[in-house]
Amino acid sequence: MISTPGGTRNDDASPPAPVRAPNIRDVARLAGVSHQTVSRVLNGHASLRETTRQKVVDAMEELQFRPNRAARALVTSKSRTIGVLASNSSEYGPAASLQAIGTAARDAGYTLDTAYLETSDRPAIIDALDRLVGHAVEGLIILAPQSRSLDMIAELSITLPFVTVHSTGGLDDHRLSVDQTAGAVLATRHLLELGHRRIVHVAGPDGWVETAARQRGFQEEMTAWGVEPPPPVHGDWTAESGYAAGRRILCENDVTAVFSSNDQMALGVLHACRDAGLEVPGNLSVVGFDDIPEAAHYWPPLTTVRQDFAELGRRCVALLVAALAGNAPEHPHDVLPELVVRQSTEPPRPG
Amino acid sequence: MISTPGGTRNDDASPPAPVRAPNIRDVARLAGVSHQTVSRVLNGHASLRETTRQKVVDAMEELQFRPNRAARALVTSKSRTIGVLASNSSEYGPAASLQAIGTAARDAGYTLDTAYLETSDRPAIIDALDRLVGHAVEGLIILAPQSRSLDMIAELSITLPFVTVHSTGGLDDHRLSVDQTAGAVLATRHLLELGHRRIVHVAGPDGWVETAARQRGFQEEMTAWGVEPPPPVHGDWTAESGYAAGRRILCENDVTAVFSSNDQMALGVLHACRDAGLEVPGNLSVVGFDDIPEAAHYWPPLTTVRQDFAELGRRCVALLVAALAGNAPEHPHDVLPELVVRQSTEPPRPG
DNA sequence: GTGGTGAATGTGAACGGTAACATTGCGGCT
DNA sequence: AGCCGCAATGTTACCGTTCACATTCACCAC
Repeated sequence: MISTPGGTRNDDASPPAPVRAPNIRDVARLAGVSHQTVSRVLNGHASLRETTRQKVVDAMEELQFRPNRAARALVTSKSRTIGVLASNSSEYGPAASLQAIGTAARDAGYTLDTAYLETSDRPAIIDALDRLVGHAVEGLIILAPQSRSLDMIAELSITLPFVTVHSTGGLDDHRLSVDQTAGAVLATRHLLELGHRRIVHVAGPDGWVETAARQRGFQEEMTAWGVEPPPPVHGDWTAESGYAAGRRILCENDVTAVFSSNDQMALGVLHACRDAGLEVPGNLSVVGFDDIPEAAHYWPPLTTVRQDFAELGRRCVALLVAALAGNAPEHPHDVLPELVVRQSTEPPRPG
Repeated sequence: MISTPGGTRNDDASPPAPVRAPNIRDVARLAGVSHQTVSRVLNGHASLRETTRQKVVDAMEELQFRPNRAARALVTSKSRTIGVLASNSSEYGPAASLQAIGTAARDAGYTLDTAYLETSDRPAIIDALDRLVGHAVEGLIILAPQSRSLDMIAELSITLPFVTVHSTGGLDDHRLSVDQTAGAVLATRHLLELGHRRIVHVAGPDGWVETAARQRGFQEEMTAWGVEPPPPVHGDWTAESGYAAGRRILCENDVTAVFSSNDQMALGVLHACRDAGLEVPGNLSVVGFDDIPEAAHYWPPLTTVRQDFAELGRRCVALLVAALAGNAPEHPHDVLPELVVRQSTEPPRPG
């Protein structure tokens, strides 16, 4: 005896139903088509009768169907994910870039997988990169500006396309940035043009790409004007370290201007000046870097170099996405920094 | 004629080999076990002879095997991902929390999927939540402090476990925060104890949970001291808006103190004072909120209320992970804010 | 020895999509 | 009429992992 297919049906009193999310076959059944047709609708295939497409769309709507990313990722072996190696600072700049990257990535149909670097030592970087690779990201954006990160990428022989937000001014396909060196030149030239010669540079910590680039810009421009650049005083980007640097600098009483590698440290320098009873810009001119939103409200409002962090983030994504799509990466031109003159600089007092 | 199975072998000159990443069957073959045994090693199954385990581990090592997340997610229908709804501000607070969340999530074996809210209107929130749900996140952390976000969650009938970083002071299982109201009370009381009575509150924008909570704390404490609280002046968290608020406030010349809902706006108020030729704290006392790292270097160093953003982020993750593991969420106790007295406050001048 | 027990391991079938190839139907050309 | 070609759709296999269940084996009690 041959039983009819699908014998028992348990129409009523069915067991508690495991409530599975609908898949393309459920949609197909409801729409009266094959699951492949549903897949074609999903992927915008060309050869589809409009009536069919509509039936499928309606069925999707009715079932509240959502395609399963994991299944798609499994079969295509594409994660549609971009990995970001981020430094663990809560500074304005990185935060602004990160956010812009997140938004741009989303608009391009990518998801971000962000690894925050707790420390910037070797194992931490390796660990973070390893995790990102393990998550099968399709490309990398290096927001962590430690020069080491780049070395690690090379060392781990990571073959993924990647973009770094920071550059030394020399561009290659992988690097994109506000030209930090040019920005530093701008700031330094501004002070030189005002007549300052005894200028000290408060630099960021060693090992950061920005630190090196801005330092170089300072030194180059000083040298170009025939002024011997004094050794930089290093901080760690915080206002606190800028304050410490300021105290140290003010001991040498012939300094007339300071170029700080970021705005927060400049704020610390301003603070140190007040402690020492010095006026800015009367006794000392100060230039910052970044133009964070607060800089205009410091006392005095800070002359600084503006960076467009958001634009930078967006460009990174554009560059990487182009690379992922196999497009020849159009050689990115730098985002240009801009000097914003406020009230913390003026010509040095005679004498 | 029946050919022998696997006839042609193309030993040499084989086609370019699609270089597939090794999977558990490759590992199994090399280790001389079944793929299931490899899976068991991967998942730390108990019944495994140590020698077998070692063989498998060696094989994994040799092949540089990495388990495929998508395949695992597909079959387990667990993404091991936490969704974060973040506001699009580059402020210190959210950035610090976000980073702590990212680190804590990683330590707990979860990945973050962050949706940055470009605007805080309805469609944007719905869109962001929709995307996170579509990405099959297992739980949500709401870093976007708009009250609306919570309404949207309810409205979309999202059944995912979620935690919000912001609270109105009243705790439920979902909310965790520095007690903003208590912080505002602290700040207000400090001014009242110094003898101030004409105190204006510079509040954040409407629709933010923090705005409401801090405003309430201010009003409650003022009322408790028998002082009628004047209507708040609203800003948008930026120093610029604090500056505008300051100018407006200083028109009413009998105000002796300002409590600003965050440090950046307080900075703007300080700026407005200088423009008006007023001294802080001589003519006006100013209290901020957050204690961002720069606050100690403002002029004058700002009295403010400290929030531990990182701790907050960590707790969020702990709470959510516990919920995901099915553990009874231990009722979170609030992170307590702390008054940091610096030099921007003093008793009002007599008269 | 026979059967039971549990540890250690293997087998086959999912999971939800996409790719490759097969099939159908229809209009135009010869 | 017969055939071709293409648009529209269907069929089947496969991606890499886990799950449920089956099998093997050693050991022990009877």
